[in-house]
Amino acid sequence: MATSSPHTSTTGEAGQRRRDAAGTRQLLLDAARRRFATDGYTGTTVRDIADEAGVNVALISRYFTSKEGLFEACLVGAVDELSHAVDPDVTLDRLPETIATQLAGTGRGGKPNQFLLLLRSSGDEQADRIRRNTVHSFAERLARAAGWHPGHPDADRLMLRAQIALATGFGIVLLRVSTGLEPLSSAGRDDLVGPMQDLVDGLLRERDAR
Amino acid sequence: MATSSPHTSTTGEAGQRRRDAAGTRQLLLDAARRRFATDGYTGTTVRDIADEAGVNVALISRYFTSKEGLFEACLVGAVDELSHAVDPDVTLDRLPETIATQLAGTGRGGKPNQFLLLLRSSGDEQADRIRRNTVHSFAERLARAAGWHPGHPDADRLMLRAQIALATGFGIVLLRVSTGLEPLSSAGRDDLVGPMQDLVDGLLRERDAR
DNA sequence: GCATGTTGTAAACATCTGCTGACTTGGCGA
DNA sequence: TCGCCAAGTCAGCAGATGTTTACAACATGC
Repeated sequence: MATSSPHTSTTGEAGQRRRDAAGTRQLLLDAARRRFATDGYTGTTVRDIADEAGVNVALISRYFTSKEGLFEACLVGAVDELSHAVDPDVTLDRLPETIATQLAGTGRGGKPNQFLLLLRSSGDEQADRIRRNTVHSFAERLARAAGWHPGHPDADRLMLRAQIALATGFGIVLLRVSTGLEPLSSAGRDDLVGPMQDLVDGLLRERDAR
Repeated sequence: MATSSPHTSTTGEAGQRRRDAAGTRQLLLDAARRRFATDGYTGTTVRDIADEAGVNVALISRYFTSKEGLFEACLVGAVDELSHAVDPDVTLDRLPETIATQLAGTGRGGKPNQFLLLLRSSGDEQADRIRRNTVHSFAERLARAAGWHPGHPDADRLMLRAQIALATGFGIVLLRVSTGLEPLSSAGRDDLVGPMQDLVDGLLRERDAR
């Protein structure tokens, strides 16, 4: 969120400039990220996005070349935000609360839905590469917290488990937005920390390897 | 595509009747389930489905009224199959292998992708209700295995954990088809059983509650 | 053989969708 | 004040998409 709460601009509001390229560009980005995350790429039309942003459709092509260009811009924006939101060198001890914190706020239209963008494919090759790389990078962070490193004797086993833990995160976000499953959908950070603690302990905590 | 499989009926094959309503209906159902699961509802066109089934587009409307009708038919079919595939009264001990078995075979186009149908929304109210109910039912099976029952003192806590376990399953399937993340995507039943064992133990095994 | 209902085909329809090009409007410096 | 250019609007095109309609091919009962 760049400014205070830049959404809902239909026409000239109080401190809003009426013609602001960077501003409307951001409006489009915000609306698109919400839409793409909830409805997927093909489920979202450029007119939907423009309407939600309160902006003319043609400006999408002007600022982002195409719908795919806009999607890719959304993706890199979300990736950037998410990357900064989670410590690349998390420890196993702090992992549960980190995951819980990221997942919370996903009641209906929270920011963490941006995680969903990583699961939404546009069919575009370049965007898909970004998606894949990002997911891979997150899995590696989890694995590293569990003691994984490139030459680890049990590297594959650890990485698999880290990816399963990551899958849990994605699954939770997805269930929350796709079905309104309770009590999962209403669970807040504090409700999630406990289960996540036990999940991390069971899945990633090192014991005598099997 | 589908060379080995029994589909691809274009004209009179060996034991294939040339005009078989029930047969082409099934061809459409199979093709649609594959497509809807992998590409989502809006990402799939009726012409895609018809082509993959080797059948004329108009027959979709004839046999299923509409695209949404076809989607709903796919959903009830998948729900029926999946419901029969997993024991409603699983024990906690057998849960890990059950989950692993269901998840395996999801390399690229396996049957378990049908799980994905439960996460694909068509926007149709009735279809969404089916999805929600089915997911809820599966969560309840997991919860029951963990000792949950309607009047349990810690009912919510247990149900939340069961739903998180279910989310893990969905997340794994999704990561496998959406990103080709390795080693998760190539992991077979035997690779998954171990992690699932530890996950179930950590997440659902009863201890002194908290 | 012929009439009849079923199965499959082809074309067209109305609408939606992404995108473009010509145009208008607003802000700003000279 | 005026001219200029960026920012925004509008209408429309070309193709895709879900659906319908009219028609042909086939199988079956008489």
